[in-house]
Amino acid sequence: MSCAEHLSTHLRKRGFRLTSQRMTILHILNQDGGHLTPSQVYIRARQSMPGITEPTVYRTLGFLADNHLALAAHVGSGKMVYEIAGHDHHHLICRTCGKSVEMDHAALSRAYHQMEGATGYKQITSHTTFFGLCPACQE
Amino acid sequence: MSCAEHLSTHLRKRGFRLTSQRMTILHILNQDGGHLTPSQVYIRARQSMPGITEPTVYRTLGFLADNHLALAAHVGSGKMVYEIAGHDHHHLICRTCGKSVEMDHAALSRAYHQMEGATGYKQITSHTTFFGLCPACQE
DNA sequence: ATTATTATTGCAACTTCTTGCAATAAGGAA
DNA sequence: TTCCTTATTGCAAGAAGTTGCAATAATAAT
Repeated sequence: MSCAEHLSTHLRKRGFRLTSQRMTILHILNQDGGHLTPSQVYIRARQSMPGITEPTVYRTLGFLADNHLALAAHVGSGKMVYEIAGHDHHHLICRTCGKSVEMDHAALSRAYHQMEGATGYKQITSHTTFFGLCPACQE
Repeated sequence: MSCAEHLSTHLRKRGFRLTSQRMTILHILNQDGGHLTPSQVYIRARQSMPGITEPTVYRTLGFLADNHLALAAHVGSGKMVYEIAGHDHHHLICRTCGKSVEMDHAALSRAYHQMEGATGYKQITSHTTFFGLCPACQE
């Protein structure tokens, strides 16, 4: 199923609309695969869509995140970053050098279930960012 | 040990200085106990120290967090919040209604140790914010 | 196709947060 | 105490992100 079909099927059903801005931004996240800040997305989006504005980029990224098509995270730079939704994972970032590693959600699923049991909350979001000291910075 | 003594002992040793701005802001966090945004801190700080500026509040909060005298967190409002450092805990916030609960770090320490073992990272920071659906919003 | 509905966009103004740099003041030495 | 060093502050400008509202355009209905 292509991006467009995926958006079409899932969003129209809920009264949302499939706009070219949303397609463009989702495509950008898809192409890149990694973390992008809103302004990075804005710069790339302008290339294929010169009239797009920054507020639209911010709102669209928020929209995609709300609808689980993108993941939002704070990675310690002070800026929000977004990436395409795909495999469930978390980030562990070194608070000294900034080096980051991914952890598969499966490795933490037990802890998440435990949290759900203890609190009554459900569907605790994966893609959490943790901060620690990487092996190199532990000197 | 009082606030001032604690700052004195730990900060001066590292070449940092004990300024009235830092005292004032730490005192505000201490008084409140809960989460405060930088602008809330700024408003309160001006009452006892009219000349203080916003950049100083932002920098001081960052400084206190770096030195483990305060905890910083993103709680989903888009704004950063700070609270006095004390007991190790995490926040679990409902992504629908915003209601939040605290979880003691002890309850998750096994998961944290597991992460440290799997990744080689150490001292993974407590005070992580998780998002889920609270019992009332699961309808 | 055409029209009606309303979600979404663009614009402009605004709030939040950051950064460079000169002035200030905390802490150590004389 | 007085002077020296330099961490920290205040100022001003700028970057990042948000919000209200009228105009636009994606769907659904005709």
